[in-house]
Amino acid sequence: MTVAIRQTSETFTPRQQAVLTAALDLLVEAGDGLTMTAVARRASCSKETLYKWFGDRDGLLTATVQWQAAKVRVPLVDRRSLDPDSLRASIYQFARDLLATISGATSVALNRLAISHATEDNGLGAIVLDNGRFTMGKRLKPLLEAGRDARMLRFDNSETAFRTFFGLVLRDVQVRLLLGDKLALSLKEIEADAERATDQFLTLYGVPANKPDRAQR
Amino acid sequence: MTVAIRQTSETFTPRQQAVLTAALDLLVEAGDGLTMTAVARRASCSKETLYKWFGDRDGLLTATVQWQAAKVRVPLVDRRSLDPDSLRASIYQFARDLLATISGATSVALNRLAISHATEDNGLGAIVLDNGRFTMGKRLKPLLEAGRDARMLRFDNSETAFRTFFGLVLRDVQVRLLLGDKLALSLKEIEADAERATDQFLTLYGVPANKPDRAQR
DNA sequence: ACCGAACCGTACCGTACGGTACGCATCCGG
DNA sequence: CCGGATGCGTACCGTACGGTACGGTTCGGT
Repeated sequence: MTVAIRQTSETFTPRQQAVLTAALDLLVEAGDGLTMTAVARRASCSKETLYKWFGDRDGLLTATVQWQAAKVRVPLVDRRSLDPDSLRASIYQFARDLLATISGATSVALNRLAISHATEDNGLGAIVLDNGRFTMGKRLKPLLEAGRDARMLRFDNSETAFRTFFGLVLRDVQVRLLLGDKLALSLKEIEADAERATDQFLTLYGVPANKPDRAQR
Repeated sequence: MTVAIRQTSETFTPRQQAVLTAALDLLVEAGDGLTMTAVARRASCSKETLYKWFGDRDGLLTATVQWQAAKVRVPLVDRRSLDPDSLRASIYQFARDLLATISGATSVALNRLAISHATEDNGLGAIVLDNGRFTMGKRLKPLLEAGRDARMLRFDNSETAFRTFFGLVLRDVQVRLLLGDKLALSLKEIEADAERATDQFLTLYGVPANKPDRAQR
């Protein structure tokens, strides 16, 4: 009965990572069917080991979520060489990656899990929020602010601007997927959506450049 | 998205509605604590009655969701007298009601429930989607199309336009609430958000009127 | 060669909860 | 006044699953 819940950037042994991978796979395949016995069998380990390593079921879930969250690659943007085209390209790329990530099976499964276990308090929801939504915001904001400094974007509050960006990119996609709607976005559709969202965002927040017509419907 | 939903607009006796109310209250207070025994106790009825009326647990949940969904008042808009101001007012009102509904405790609890029980297939997610997201779309589209016919809006596809509207209004609010983020939108904030979303939507889809400057940040 | 740690597999326990059975009270038509 | 129906309360059953215990095996260190 060790009470050792360490939160920050936990480092897992390869074997432990294999277990977490098994848990994650199981979670994606059958969300609610994630039972300790199932994980143990899938990972070819004993339940006792699971409890030894992760404390209890919640610890295992937390570790799984944290571990996966750490793997999410949020696009870093370098803010040198910032001209209107590169700004647009960076925003577009960010939108594309964001949409691809969120619409992925792993993200959906993870968010379902966190939402299921969200009766106020609770760490899972907070972890997912921190590593998903809020990390995204932290990553994009510097770009937005660089764009503002360069007089290519106009907004008062980068947080607000990001939230609008978030809405323009994801729209109803995330909640529909969470609710079981089969959407199956192809890469083409994702790219088209990202393009549209980028255009719309620049229409709302961009400073009209020399070439005036960027109006987008 | 459809697949006919059985028992449309089922009619419940007052006693049954009382039971459903109890179930809903219980769901809002303690989402995962919704047990048949708890519902029976809260509603002062016997479990046997629950099973007799609703078949099984899933039937009770389905009935609860359907019943609540039927109560959602989606703003109807009358499309006579459509001038730019009334169009804006109608859109604004719709945005306000949408945001208020979605950010309400009942909606959050219901969506959590449906998402929890969403391993593909499953009726709950479909019911919530149909009565939430899709009904909203069906209600707003006529207004949008009326606006287009009156040359005050411009878009190719009303579905796409609505999805953007949806994103602009809700942004990250719904998913944050679902994940347990305490957001507690005040009426003031809701109205301000609805205003902002309306402005942004009209910036993107509105036909520039005589007074040209509607730019909004 | 030996020892202990780590860990696998499996059997086991306790509990929570979905679902069922039954006894009793109330109400209503004849 | 009576018999059936409806429904409340409670006790009960079966199962699934979280958590624990234990014997057997592998392996690294000495």
